Amino acid sequence: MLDHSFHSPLPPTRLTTKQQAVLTQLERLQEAVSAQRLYAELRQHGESLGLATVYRSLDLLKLKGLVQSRTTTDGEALYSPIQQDQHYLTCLQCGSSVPLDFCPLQAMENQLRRSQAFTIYYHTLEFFGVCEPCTHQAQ
Amino acid sequence: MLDHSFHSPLPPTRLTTKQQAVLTQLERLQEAVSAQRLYAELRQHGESLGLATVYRSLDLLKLKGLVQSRTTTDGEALYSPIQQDQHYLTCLQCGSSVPLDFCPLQAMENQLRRSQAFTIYYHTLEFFGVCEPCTHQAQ
DNA sequence: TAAGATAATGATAATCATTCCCATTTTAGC
DNA sequence: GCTAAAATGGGAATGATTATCATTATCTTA
Ligand SMILES: [Mn+2]
Ligand SMILES: [Mn+2]
Ligand SMILES: [Zn+2]
Ligand SMILES: [Zn+2]
Repeated sequence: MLDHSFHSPLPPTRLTTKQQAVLTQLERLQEAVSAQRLYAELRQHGESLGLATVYRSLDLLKLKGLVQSRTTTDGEALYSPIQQDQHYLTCLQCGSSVPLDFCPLQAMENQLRRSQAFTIYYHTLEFFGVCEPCTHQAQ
Repeated sequence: MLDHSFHSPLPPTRLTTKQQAVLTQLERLQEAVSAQRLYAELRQHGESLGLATVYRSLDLLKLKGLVQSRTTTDGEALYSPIQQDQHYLTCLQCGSSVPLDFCPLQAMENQLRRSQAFTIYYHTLEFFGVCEPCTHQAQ
């Protein structure tokens, strides 16, 4: 994984309690989760905070280079700690996502990083098509 | 560009007039556009069809391997003919997207195609970070 | 070609993730 | 402690997308 700390556009102010709670819960979970689910989990863990704060915290954490997100086919954003360099094969028919066990961009990102006047935090990469089961079923 | 015709999961039935109109309008435009905008354009061009049909046609065209989509940071899907192998650098602060002039995956997709029991139609690849202007402005 | 079956369409309502608003609370600088 | 700025919560508003269902076009087959 790459070090993102050097190009953070926001001053390295300390996270608030709520913001830290959001980040910690996100790190606790293994998979990428929606803001809604994160909110539910936090409440269950006794944390007292509003849904708007979860969204605000996630946005801020993204700008700090600590969190990344991708969007599912039904328009829901899934968040994860930026360490996870994880990609998927997503079926256009049933919507299921199969995780890839490698990132085809590992080497290339650095090259791109140097060639553009743009500070890169993370990338999303996703392959779309039809999964094995969907290929065999009619319609 | 790759040939996708051989693995279409839907029978190669002829497109309806409306479906063809959606595809044609999409090919006419140079950039990726939202379903809403496509609907507006079609109406302006005298085409008579409903918004729901635009969404339905786009879904079907994706399953036929003729259309692809990516999702913007504010949750809107942008559609384009599948020929366009185009990627972006997207700013987390201002949301602007700078197009890349190459695809870092050209060679790799074929390899992946062979290694997985999954029929790949297209991929999305996007780099997120902060653009030059946003880096220099406070907050 | 006509009748019935099937698929497509349009208008509108419903969904639902996300954002907006604003009053209240917390934090930071002094 | 005092004051200004930032953060927060809850509920309303937004807006893209989807669901519903009655109507219309297309296909099948006698
Ligand atoms: Mn990667
Ligand atoms: Mn590409
Ligand atoms: Zn599938
Ligand atoms: Zn920017």
